Amino acid sequence: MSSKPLTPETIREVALRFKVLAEPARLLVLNVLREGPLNVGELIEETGLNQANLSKHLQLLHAGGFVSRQRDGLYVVYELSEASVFALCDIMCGQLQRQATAHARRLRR
Amino acid sequence: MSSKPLTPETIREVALRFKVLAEPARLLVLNVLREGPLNVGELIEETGLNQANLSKHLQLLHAGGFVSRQRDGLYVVYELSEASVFALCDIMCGQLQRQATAHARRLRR
DNA sequence: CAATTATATTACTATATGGTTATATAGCGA
DNA sequence: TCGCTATATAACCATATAGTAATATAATTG
Repeated sequence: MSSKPLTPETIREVALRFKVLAEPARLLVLNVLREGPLNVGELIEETGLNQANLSKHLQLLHAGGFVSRQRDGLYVVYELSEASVFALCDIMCGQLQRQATAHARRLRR
Repeated sequence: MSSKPLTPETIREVALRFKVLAEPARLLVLNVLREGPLNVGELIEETGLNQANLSKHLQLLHAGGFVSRQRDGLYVVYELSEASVFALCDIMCGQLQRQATAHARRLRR
């Protein structure tokens, strides 16, 4: 379905969105948030990223609309706002798998 | 479905694949190839990219398994090998649209 | 208000990468 | 073999960005 015309402007925006996902640290954050909302301190524990670095990644994820944020007293709680990210990752993993098996098949010959 | 464990290694590989798509020039190439296979000269015309630059992008797309390549005499013909890229783009565009409408709604209030 | 805690931001460094020009390689025909 | 054309690669520069340490801001409590 869909397949909009893909103007240069749209292409640029889509590329920007892919860029947000093109970083292991950010994928890790999204993956951790899959279990449920977490505040920054909890995210530091779960991801092992340091505070400043994590904060920067969170700003990017938030700017891209991938997570939403809500202050709760001293804490800021982040939550997935785009479950569709995991559809994307699943497709990517599917590609990886197909290529891996294709590669294996190639070797087997 | 699926939702494999997402090891750090998998996360890194998925990020790498997203990185290939995180570039307007490469999305443009893929979009042009959607119409059918083209050789490099034709891709230069269609995309407006210069020869060396396009060639580098093509190497990345090929390394990522997004396109396949076949020599035909003097020419090298590139072809989409992963139609699933457009499922990805469609999801991204869907996100863009949802965010745009959400933004519009927010303004309207 | 002062002290404390949680988060965001700034400033900086190091690295990666896109674009360009020049050069190299590959395949074709004479 | 020698040109000629198509494509790939190398070398370079400029820019973007991830990581880090230090600092700033925000909210809470006393």
